[in-house]
Amino acid sequence: MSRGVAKIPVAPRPRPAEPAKSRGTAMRILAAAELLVQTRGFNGFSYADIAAQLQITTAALHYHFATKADLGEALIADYSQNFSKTLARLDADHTQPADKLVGYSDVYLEVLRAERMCLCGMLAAEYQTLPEPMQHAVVQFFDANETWLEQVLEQGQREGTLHLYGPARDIARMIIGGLEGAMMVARACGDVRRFQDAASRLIGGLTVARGG
Amino acid sequence: MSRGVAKIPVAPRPRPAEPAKSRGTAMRILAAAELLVQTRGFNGFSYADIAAQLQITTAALHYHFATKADLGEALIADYSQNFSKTLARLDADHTQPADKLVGYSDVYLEVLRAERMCLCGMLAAEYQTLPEPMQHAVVQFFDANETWLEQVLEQGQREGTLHLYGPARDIARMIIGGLEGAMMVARACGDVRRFQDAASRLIGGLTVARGG
DNA sequence: GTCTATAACGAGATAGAC
DNA sequence: GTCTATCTCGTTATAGAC
Repeated sequence: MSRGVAKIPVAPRPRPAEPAKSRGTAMRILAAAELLVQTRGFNGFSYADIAAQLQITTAALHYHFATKADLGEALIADYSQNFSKTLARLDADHTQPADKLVGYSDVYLEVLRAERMCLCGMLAAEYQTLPEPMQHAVVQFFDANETWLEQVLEQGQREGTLHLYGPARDIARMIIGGLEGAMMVARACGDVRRFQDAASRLIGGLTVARGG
Repeated sequence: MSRGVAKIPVAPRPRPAEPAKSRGTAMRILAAAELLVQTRGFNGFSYADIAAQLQITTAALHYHFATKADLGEALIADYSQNFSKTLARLDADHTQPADKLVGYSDVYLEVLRAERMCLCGMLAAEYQTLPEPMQHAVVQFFDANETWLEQVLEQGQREGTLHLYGPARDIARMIIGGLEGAMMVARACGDVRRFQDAASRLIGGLTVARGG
């Protein structure tokens, strides 16, 4: 980073500093739509909902995302990217696989506490009604999660800090499905504990020393 | 029950034998709608879809189920009733709690193999967009499942055939969420094994003698 | 109990002005 | 980039004939 001198206007760039308004609007749209999908599902909201919240017209929305399918693709891309960053941060913050797993589970817990579902969990339920590019991106999300979990689990097995009572891949699949499903049920029942109980069994059953 | 004599026509009843056609149509509507919810979700189909499949008009649908919300309520009632019967049959068919659990998991597996999701699992995802009576009925479904599982798990613990590494209620919650979520992910990934792997870890981890 | 016809509305999307 | 205006279509629902 440059030093603490006052910002000096740089020479005109090929791509001028992106018109703050435009790029900002696209991001605001994404944020609003993300919330809507995470709470109501992709089939549970319309451009009008976003427009109302952002105080713009639906025509403006179509300027940024020509079709709802395009918006959907952008949403998954954004969400997946953020999730990847989160996984990387978990790797950086924790050395113990058991801690990584708890951190992973806590990510879901925080989403639930924010009264949201996992974006891709919602889309998985609506899978058959989604345009093909969105379907594909949803599967990629789950694959990435499975791969990450598998590596964490195998690390714990190698180091003897996790007791895997089956193949790492199977347990990874159990954890993903378990957290996704428990979130859905917990929200419906209006009871966050329902998620926490399931999650602690899912993860705690793997730790060597304690019962979770 | 009366003995094996040929049925004798009883005196005219207040409610005459329900007009076969009518009742038959209502049932066909329920069956068609059930499939649609289990594959596309409650927000993923319209009366026109059912009408086309049953070769009747949407007006006829409204005769049997005045509003879509009414249809939705009837769907959950029907589904929950069938599920209860299934649980009762599992109790009747198996004495070993471990076998009941495998049977329970197999129910979900068969639904998935039929290329469907759990009706209430789908509705849980769409929860926030559902009319209140449907929301209430969905929660009841999960409560009933949790109660049944809890009893099975406690039975196994008493008899020493199941090893519960935590409170029965927590494990029941893990199993329900786990099966529901794994189903969703497995369908999206087009890979039934994904469900089977998760389910076998979910259930197999509890059996005392074998690893599942 | 099912039909035709239609009301009433909301959805996604586009054209063209500013 | 955002607007107004508009189009087209799908959706739930009703009225009234048969």
